[in-house]
Amino acid sequence: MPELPEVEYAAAIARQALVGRTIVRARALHAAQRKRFDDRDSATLAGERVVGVRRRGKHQLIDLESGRVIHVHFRMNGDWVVVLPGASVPNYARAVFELDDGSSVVLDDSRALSTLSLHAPASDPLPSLGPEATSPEFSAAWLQNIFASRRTPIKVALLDQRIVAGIGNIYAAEALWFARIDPRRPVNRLRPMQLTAIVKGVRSAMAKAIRRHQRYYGSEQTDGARDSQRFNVYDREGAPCRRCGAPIRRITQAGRSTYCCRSCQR
DNA sequence: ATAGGCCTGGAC
DNA sequence: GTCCAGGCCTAT
Repeated sequence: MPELPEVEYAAAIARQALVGRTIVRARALHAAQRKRFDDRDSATLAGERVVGVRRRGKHQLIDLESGRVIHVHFRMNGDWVVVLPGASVPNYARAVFELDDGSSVVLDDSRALSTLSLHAPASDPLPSLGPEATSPEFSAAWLQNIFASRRTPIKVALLDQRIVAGIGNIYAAEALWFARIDPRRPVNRLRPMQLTAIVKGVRSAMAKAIRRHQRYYGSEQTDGARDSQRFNVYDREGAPCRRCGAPIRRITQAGRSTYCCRSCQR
């Protein structure tokens, strides 16, 4: 489940399981992951201790005692599963880190689009990324600066990780619903007050998702009633807008679905 | 700006 | 079967 809130939650799980532990054996299982993380990489990880797990946008960096770094990106479906001794491995295990306490941290990804790669000390495997969507640096002033010379639709801009890091297709749509902004609006035609509303909308969407993860932390139970309220527009085509009752529409932008209310998002 | 590719599963 | 999928890269 891979936008900022989900990756944050996953990274916390990985951090708890990995930090301070020594890797006994690592291996990528699926051809798609083995392309960038081959058996030579895996072999060098035996005996390495993990000293930290960081998240930046939707990326995760696993810091090793040697200074090397494992870079992980979940793409569409990746997630971590911690497998305790004797427990069964998930169906879609694509990579496994076996640890010195007998547990394993497994990259679980049905579509196998996730990537992981090993990097030398002092190298920076991250692409160019904008400020974190949850940080104060992500502000109306920042958006005004970079939007002045562009005319891409605002929804497409929010998905550009060089502009702001961590927003994906769901929360881009949710944020613009909160902000009451039409996702097709060219960014250079947004007024300062609207930029402020967009920043607030992004923060609302992120905060709501993070609260949801906190609520579910440690419990296998899911609250069906709350789950149905999880999104205001995403995947709700035809359903009534929770603000004005008009039907939620689905449109396509940059090859991806955008959900919005054409009545109260202007 | 748009389409296609990477992968596989689920909904219809 | 067909279409769609929470991401991102490359080619046209």
